[in-house]
Amino acid sequence: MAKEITARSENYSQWYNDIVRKAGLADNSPVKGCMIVKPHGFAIWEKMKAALDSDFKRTGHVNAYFPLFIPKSFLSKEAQHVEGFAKECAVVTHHRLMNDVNGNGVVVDPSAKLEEELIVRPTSETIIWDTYRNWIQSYRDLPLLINQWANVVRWEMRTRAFLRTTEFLWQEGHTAHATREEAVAEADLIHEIYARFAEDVMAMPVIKGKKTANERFAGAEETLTIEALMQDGKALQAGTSHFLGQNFARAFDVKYLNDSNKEEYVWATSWGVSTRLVGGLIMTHADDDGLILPPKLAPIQVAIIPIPKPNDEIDHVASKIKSELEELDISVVYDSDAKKRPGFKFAEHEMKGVPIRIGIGKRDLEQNQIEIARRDTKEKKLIPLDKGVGYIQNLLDEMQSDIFNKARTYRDDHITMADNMESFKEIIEDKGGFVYAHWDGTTESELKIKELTKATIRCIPNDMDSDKGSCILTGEPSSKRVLFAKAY
RNA sequence: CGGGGUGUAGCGCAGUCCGGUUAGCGCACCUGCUUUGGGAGCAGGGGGCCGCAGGUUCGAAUCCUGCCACCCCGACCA
Repeated sequence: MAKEITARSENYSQWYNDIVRKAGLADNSPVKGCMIVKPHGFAIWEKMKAALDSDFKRTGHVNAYFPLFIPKSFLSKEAQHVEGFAKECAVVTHHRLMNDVNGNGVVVDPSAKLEEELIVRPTSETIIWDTYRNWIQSYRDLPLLINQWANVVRWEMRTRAFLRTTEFLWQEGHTAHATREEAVAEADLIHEIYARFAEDVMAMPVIKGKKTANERFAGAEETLTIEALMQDGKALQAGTSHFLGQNFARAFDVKYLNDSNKEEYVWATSWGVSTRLVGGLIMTHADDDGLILPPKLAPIQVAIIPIPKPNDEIDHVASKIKSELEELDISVVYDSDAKKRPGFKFAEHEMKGVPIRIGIGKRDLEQNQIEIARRDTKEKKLIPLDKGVGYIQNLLDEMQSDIFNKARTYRDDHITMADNMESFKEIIEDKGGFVYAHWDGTTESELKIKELTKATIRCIPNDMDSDKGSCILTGEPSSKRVLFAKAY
């Protein structure tokens, strides 16, 4: 089984689904578009959560939890917000079932209709700002820096495991500040945390920038984004941080008294990353043999495999290595299942993306050595027994940066400049990837380019030098290139 | 909602055009023996409302009618 993972050139989406299934990350759920996250997939998400959560806490944020259900009327309080989400909301209309009088099983009890329908949260700004009204009275209550780990539901038309599921897990931060400057700084801070997390932990290179007005979060004044490039040449929006201005404070009437006893609206941010990152991880690193996990996110970093099967001597050596590695906070599994053959275990751990495999066999032990194989390059080395632990410790660090560098090289090789519509179109269609091009700054041009090429403006990059040119569509002057790509 | 496609065992599929014993293959599963340094071999075994409902026929997975479901490509989107 499992040998038939298809080449990704043929059909990327099929290849992706194969990896998800064969690496044991997720299953389809009986409800279309939802996803059953399997233990391995969830363990990766938990590693992500732990890393992000410690960053949030380090920067003064605390966790809380707000309700899954939002009264329908809340959604309509911020005009742009409702427009952005209304089309994809699950709505609860009743609270009771009953047996059908005609014996057709269970039906909705019409007498249990809710007076006001409830929305299953697509995001929590509304219910949180409704709450903040009561929590915030004075400048002494600010800043309020709250995050929640939660599930949300967006009834998308087309779904894809991890990348776009009907229900997904995420964290959403919602902060309130006394001044515009403070809120802007908060949005920047989180933007930076996301970018560092993506690059240092996920080994996924990203481009930081601002969204255009058209791509901005519903209700935001500014949306900051990190954009990653997947192996099929499409971009993935990996995390966004929004400066909300005073929009939600006004909509939910959240005011505070400043230190001169004057009433003012508070300034807000919101920000989130989701299980979509697991999809990004797959599409950044996986190869035809399965998942490749950066060591920092691998639930199991080292798998020890007895060859051909466990015996007293191998058990002894394995458990010694295991405990030495565990003392260094390296997670290890000794795969001592005697019913499976070594070749099967090799393939299985490779599919799951375990970074390092140790093979221990009689032949090795006679020469006082072990075989150490790395998942990313498939390279195998025989290492003296007493050097194994140190070697592995170094190798994990080396792999973390090698995996990042490989992804970055791929990304950089797929960044192209385009100076006119013709070459822009050609690059987007043939080569894919990121394309830097001039744009006149209008939503009309942005939409027209999308219509013509399917490419969207991923962001207005932060670290792009000004470079005078003219819009590839209209020829109007432009002072800076923006980042285009086809996107997930 | 438009355009294409597919429904046969847990998964992947053949068989359907041209109707004919008991519906087949690979993987997975169970039992036994032999194996074990890259997804073991052999033997035996279990598992099917052939998507659903009608119809044609001596006989339907196969032909006809209707329905349903799912997948892919668009519109939508983290």
